[in-house]
Amino acid sequence: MTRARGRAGPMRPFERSLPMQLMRAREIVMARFRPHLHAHGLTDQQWRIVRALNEVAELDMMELGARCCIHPASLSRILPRLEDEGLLRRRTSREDQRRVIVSLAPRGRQLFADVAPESEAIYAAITREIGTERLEAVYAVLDDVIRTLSGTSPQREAGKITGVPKNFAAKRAMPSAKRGR
Amino acid sequence: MTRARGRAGPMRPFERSLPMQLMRAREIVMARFRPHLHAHGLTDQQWRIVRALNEVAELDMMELGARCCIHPASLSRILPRLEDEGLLRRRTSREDQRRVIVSLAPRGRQLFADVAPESEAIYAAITREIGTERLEAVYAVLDDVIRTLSGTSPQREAGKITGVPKNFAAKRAMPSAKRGR
DNA sequence: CGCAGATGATTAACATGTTAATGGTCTGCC
DNA sequence: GGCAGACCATTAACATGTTAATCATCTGCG
Repeated sequence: MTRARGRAGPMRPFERSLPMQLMRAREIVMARFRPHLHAHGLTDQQWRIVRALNEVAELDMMELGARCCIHPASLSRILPRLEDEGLLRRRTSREDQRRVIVSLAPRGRQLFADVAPESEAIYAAITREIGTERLEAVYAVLDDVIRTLSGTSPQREAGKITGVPKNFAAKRAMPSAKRGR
Repeated sequence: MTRARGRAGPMRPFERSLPMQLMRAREIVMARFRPHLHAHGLTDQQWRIVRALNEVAELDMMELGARCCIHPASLSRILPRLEDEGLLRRRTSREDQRRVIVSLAPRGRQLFADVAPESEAIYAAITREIGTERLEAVYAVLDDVIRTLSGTSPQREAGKITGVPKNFAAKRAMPSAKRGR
């Protein structure tokens, strides 16, 4: 490598990129779960949805998207498929006809019951490797980052999940200069 | 919420999922950069590639993929476009005709020069908000996770990047039970 | 030398991420 | 009551993630 390490360069080296490190960490962790999920025909996202729904009776799409970090547009494609497979049910809210309420169907509960144990086992293995204390440190640090960067102003009103779907603030990237495509 | 907090439930609540927290953190951080990148017509990935290439004279695809955390298959689609736009050049390695060597074209260097300053400014703002010390703690913790979970055996030989592309270990998810699609 | 197996890039096929546009529904306000 | 603007879900269009298959090249070994 042609570049020294310290705080010298005009731009910190690529390796010291926070998004990159977060991505690497996530990929390495997910690598432990993916084979298991795929063995059950589930993508990461589908499992997040099943898992989120399993914790409650039902959820509207906005909440589901917020909890799973899945964009509404993506949900609109994923949910119909899962419904066709009999894993979940969708209905329109009576009070607000715009909203779609989603709930896990028996078959979805069963799938969760089938997948969860091994999933927990994998998580337990990861906990063993990293160590409970250090893992707690990881959560603390991540919560910290999330809390600090969530909206310049304090958000987090009652019940609101902080994670925020994809880019609820990034929006409006400007039609902009497309480098002449 | 119908579930208590402690270590009680049959499965830890969704919020305490390491991959989820890593994803949330990453999304929140990226949200700060995306508008800027999009204003220059760049996707996250394209910027990672430009940035990685700017640090060196040239790289073969494998290395580039490893450093940017982009799957070779994705690179095969992204690179031709960037080449068409005159941002980079590709050539076949003389020593090994299988390998493709990529390097930044003048126009790519210029793009980097245009984008980097504001990008660094955004990073500086994030550093201010989180605080230098806490940010160092974040890196330390993430490096720790990455190192610990990188292959059960210690990797990280000379020069090797640890991050590992997408799933270099997750592979072979079994053709498997597709839930009868 | 020559071949079998390993390796690197590409491509295809499908799933999701991302943005913008569309259409139905609701809400506040006149 | 009725309308304008906000809100939610869906869809389209494009970019990327992900896996498997394919093709070319290379390497080790007989």
